[in-house]
Amino acid sequence: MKISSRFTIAVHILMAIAHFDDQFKTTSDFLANSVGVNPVVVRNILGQLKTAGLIEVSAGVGGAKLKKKPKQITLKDVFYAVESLENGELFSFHENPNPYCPVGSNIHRVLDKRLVDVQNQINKELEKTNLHDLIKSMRFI
Amino acid sequence: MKISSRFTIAVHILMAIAHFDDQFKTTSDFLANSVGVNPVVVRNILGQLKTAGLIEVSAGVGGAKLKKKPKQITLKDVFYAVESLENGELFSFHENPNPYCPVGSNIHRVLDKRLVDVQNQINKELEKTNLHDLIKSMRFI
DNA sequence: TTTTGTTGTAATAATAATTGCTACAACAAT
DNA sequence: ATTGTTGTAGCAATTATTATTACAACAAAA
Repeated sequence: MKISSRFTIAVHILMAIAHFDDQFKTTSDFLANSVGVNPVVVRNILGQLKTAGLIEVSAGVGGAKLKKKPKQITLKDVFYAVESLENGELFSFHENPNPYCPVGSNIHRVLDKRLVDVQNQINKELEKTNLHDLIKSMRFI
Repeated sequence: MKISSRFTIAVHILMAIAHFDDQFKTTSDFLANSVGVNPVVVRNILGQLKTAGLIEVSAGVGGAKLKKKPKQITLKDVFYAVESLENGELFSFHENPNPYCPVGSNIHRVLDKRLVDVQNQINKELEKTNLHDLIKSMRFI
């Protein structure tokens, strides 16, 4: 199944905060208007980004600010902030392989390692890009 | 969201066909018993693997056989056979970024490339492992 | 030709995740 | 006190997952 758009929305939100923070108060309404989704969706994602320590949100007064420099925030940080994976594992595994079958008794040991390798590779690739890179490659016409 | 267990089930099925094919008729019931899921789930996945050209299934008579050598079937082949991704894209993208916002008008161009890079890296890693490798690392006690 | 075992597929159901939305209490500044 | 905002609960529509029953279509063997 596809990876939810919460990820790209979260990246968009962080870019918008980084870009507009000094000019505007980046409220959930303001961000929702930029992203094109409901303000409540933005507030929920802001909550996840806050939990992950990437931003701070001013309750009552409004607005969000980065808690780290754009260079210190990678796509990996964003991905795991919003993608709620139990145990952090990206792949689901069928739970009842037959232990009395030679394949069933081996499948977990044999396959788990490969899945971990794949996920490590994903992490490595996601870490290559940070918020600073993304903002730098924006074009203004 | 997590990647569905159809993937690991499909790998299990292919390993079981490769391992048992010369001894037993690998019917959906037989395979379902090894995997630990309902035979209909197996039949549906067999259908996807057949569509992808990885196996052939004998309607009526029963049983499945590999259409390629285990060395020619990689985890990437299996992944894309069973994971139904529209356009083959793993990441969802929010659909209505505001074109009148500097971030909204840039987000797609800036982020798409990175997501493609990540998916290419996943593909590369999945291609490293083939069915032959997996069967070779099975242990019989 | 009938029987048998199997595939392919439709249909249903339970569960869970996604996304959009309304509503409102809690909060902080003016 | 008023105002604007966050945080969160709750609801709804949609979609995917997984398990299951049921049965027509099929092919081989009796």
